[in-house]
Amino acid sequence: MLLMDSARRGGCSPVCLDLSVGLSPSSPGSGPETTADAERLDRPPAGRRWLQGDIVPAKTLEARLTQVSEENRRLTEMIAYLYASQVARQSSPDSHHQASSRKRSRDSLEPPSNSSDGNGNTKAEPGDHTVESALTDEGTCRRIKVTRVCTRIDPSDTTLTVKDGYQWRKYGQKVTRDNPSPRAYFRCAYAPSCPVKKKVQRSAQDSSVLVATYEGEHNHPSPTRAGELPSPATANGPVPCSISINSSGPTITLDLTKNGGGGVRVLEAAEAPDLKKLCQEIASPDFRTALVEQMARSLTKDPKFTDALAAAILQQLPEY
DNA sequence: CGCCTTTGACCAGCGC
DNA sequence: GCGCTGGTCAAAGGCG
Repeated sequence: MLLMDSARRGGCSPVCLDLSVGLSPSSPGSGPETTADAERLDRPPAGRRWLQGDIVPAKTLEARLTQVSEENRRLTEMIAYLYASQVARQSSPDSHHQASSRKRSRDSLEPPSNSSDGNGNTKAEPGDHTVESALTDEGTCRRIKVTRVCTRIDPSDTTLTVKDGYQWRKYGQKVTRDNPSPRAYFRCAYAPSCPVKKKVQRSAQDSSVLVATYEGEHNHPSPTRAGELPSPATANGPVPCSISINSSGPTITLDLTKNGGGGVRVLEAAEAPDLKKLCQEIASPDFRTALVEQMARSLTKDPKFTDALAAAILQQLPEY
């Protein structure tokens, strides 16, 4: 499912791709080679339909997974197209100005090396990765990494919290003009030594999507981050995977640890120099295998999963 | 008692 | 200059 973030604010429109279905370790040479093959394998034994209680042949499931993988490939190409369009828009002086004029203007009042709010919380971090550049009063270009991440949450969950492995301290909340949901402002709990800030707000279009905007980079390791993979005991929900695009390129964030409370921990945020490379990484066998293994662990923890899967497959079968 | 969240006030930039 | 808006501050209250 392709989920378009409504983040027209800031002139950046991240694209979120929920890869919770469709990625399969379908190795070349195994399984059906064509969609027609897949459709043949979808069919039940002659003269009868699959019933919900039937054990669906593995080849049928594999065929379906291969088919969905093909759909994912097409979606990936679509993202590449959208990203190219986004880059073209951002290269336009007007759009870029509109996207960051306010921030740039405010930042321009701050010294390039150290701008303190009184608590020293907003020190610039020299050498930060380029994402959003801010002109200083000296005409130099300060670079602040800005990453936007979309996360699916329970719509009934009113807490604007994104569990990403870091500890945050909330310092403000504001209702913005273009979104009825309030925006929450967080600072890294390691402030003032860590300059990272985070803004969290529900998507205006889809209240089940939480948009988190990170500004800056952590200068310390995550307290819960080191080599983490979710423990199977806590990963029992759907497996969201979001790709955010900023002005320096896309960032993929795998929220593989979504728990029942709707919170997530960011497993990894890897920057890619360009989307093609990113897509290649996503398509790599190692990535897919790890992802599928993780998904399988998560999904099979849900007792309703097999029932839901059988029902979904049954729904797709042609009527005779 | 200390830490954290909440929330109204305040500040600064921008457009008219 | 004034109003609107986003971002931040800081006092007050809650909680462990």
